[in-house]
Amino acid sequence: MPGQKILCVAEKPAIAKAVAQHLAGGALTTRNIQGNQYVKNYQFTYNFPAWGACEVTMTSVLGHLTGLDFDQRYKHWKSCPPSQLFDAPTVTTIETDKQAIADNIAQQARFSRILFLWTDCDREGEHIGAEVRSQALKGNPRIQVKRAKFSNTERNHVIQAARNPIDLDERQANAVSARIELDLRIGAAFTRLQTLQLQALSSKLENQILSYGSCQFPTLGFVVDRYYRVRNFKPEVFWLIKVMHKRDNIKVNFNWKRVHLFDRATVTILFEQCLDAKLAKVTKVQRKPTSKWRPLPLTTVELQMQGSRFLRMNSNEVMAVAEKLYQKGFISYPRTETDQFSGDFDLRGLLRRQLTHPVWGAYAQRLVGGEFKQPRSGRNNDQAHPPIHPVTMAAPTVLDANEKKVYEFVTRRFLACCSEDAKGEATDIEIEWGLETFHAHGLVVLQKNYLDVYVYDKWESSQQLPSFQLGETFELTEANMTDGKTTPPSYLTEPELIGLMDANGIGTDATMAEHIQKIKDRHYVQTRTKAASGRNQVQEFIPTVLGVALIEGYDNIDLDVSVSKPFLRKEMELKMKAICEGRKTKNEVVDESLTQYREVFIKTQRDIDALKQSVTKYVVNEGRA
DNA sequence: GCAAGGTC
Repeated sequence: MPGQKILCVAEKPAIAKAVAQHLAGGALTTRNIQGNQYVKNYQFTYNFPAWGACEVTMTSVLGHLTGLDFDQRYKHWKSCPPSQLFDAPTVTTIETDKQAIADNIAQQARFSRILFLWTDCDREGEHIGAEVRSQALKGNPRIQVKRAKFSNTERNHVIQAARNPIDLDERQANAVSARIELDLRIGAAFTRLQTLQLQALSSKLENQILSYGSCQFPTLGFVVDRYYRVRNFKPEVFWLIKVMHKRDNIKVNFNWKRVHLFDRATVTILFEQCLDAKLAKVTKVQRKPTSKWRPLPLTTVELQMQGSRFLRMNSNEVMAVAEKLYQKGFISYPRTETDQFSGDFDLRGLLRRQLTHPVWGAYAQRLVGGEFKQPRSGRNNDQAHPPIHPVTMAAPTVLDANEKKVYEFVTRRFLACCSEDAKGEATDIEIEWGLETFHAHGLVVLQKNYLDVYVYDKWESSQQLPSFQLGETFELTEANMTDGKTTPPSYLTEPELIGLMDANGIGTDATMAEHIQKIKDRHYVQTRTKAASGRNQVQEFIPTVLGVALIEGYDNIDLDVSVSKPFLRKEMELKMKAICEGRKTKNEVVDESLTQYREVFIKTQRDIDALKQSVTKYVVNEGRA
């Protein structure tokens, strides 16, 4: 008979269920808990090598259990000068809607000897693990705590993790609590300062919260930055040499190796030298196989970028729909940074589930029938989730219009990952005319392979090039010197914005779309549909007069680092890393960062007139940006 | 009434 009791806690119900099913091997009891419809307790017995036969309760939380806020005395906006929020006492409380879950943990812990944590193996997961631990300790101060190391919920992997418990990583948990404290203090202090000072300027701002956040401001900064580049753009005239040769009734345009130059006299001289030479000579003829690589396994950032580019939805909508598809069990967990499938992942099994799909079933059949290729591996692995993939086949009739689009994208992407690269033949011809070099490039697509299913990528054969012999000379059919103008950049599109956020570490895969939504809700930016390019309908971002005013106002304050640029956030990221690697403590990081931001805050307060002037200029007088 | 991060 099993002797000891063990309490297992996952970060979310889906993980608890999957792990319980694998460990229980069929014999498990499911119980609802009081007060929460999502969290369940699974009970079964399991023989852990470390602890012997145990009576197991497997349950979960729903992400973070607690939240940090200011002490009651500082909660009202006018209770203190905003600067005091850098030092004001804070309290960690169970979030109101999580009380039932917390009670369940404490209660289950009472009779358990061991708490075995199954939170995600990432920084936030480590912190959530620590939150669960302190809750369990309330129920049983003597409970022993371990955690499982796992990166997916495949059966063998889960069993391995159950056999090899490790310790919670305190450093990672501390790094997260540093982030939580800094975001709260800095965000609240600047938000109250801005809102209280600027609202008074105009009745138009009466009900506007003018928030500041370490992610939302850099996000706004990217939009404003591009806006300035569009607005300040001055077209420049350039000159170039264009040559064409007609052979076998095919007009071949050769491109100048220098592309174009901004000095007319120089181009004139070079062109005259060419004309003197009369004949052009073929200096390179190369035909070689080429390929277009199949895409990498799908991450969240990529889903948001490609979704906002191809699906006529914005990233926030794409994520909301992906979440729904996940909850219905059609696709895997939609928040992942991993772009590699582990070696033991049952890809063929997943492909077989698509065989009966009316649209791409036949393509899946091709893969299962022998064309299957192991997906490429990207560089990222969050050690918590596999790439996004379809889990079961969803017939088009059971999905609404947006669900259909997102499910189709996820599935086509998955099929493409398991396909062969597209194959083609590239031809490069280089000629010399006088002292100048020109080249022509041709492509023949030979096998479309993954392109047959991944309709979002375009790779098409160019015009067939006639044959040229190395060393032959010939007279060009046409040669001109011509001019052109540089074209302005366009406003930032949603996929570009997400790309910038990702590259600069602004937000996480799960929150990027929220930050974008936030700066829209705050009326800092507006979006409009970019003039249609093909069948796509991508959104472009234009800052409002308020958004420009805020960024300009801060730029006019003499700060060492700009609050609208990603540096400060990047620095925070590096400091968190330092905590994880044991080079700094949580307190050191919090103190350092608060000192730094306090200084920015004091200067902002001192030069608040610069901010007020800017906002007045743009918003109150309705001056056009 | 503030942040950003989990997840439903």
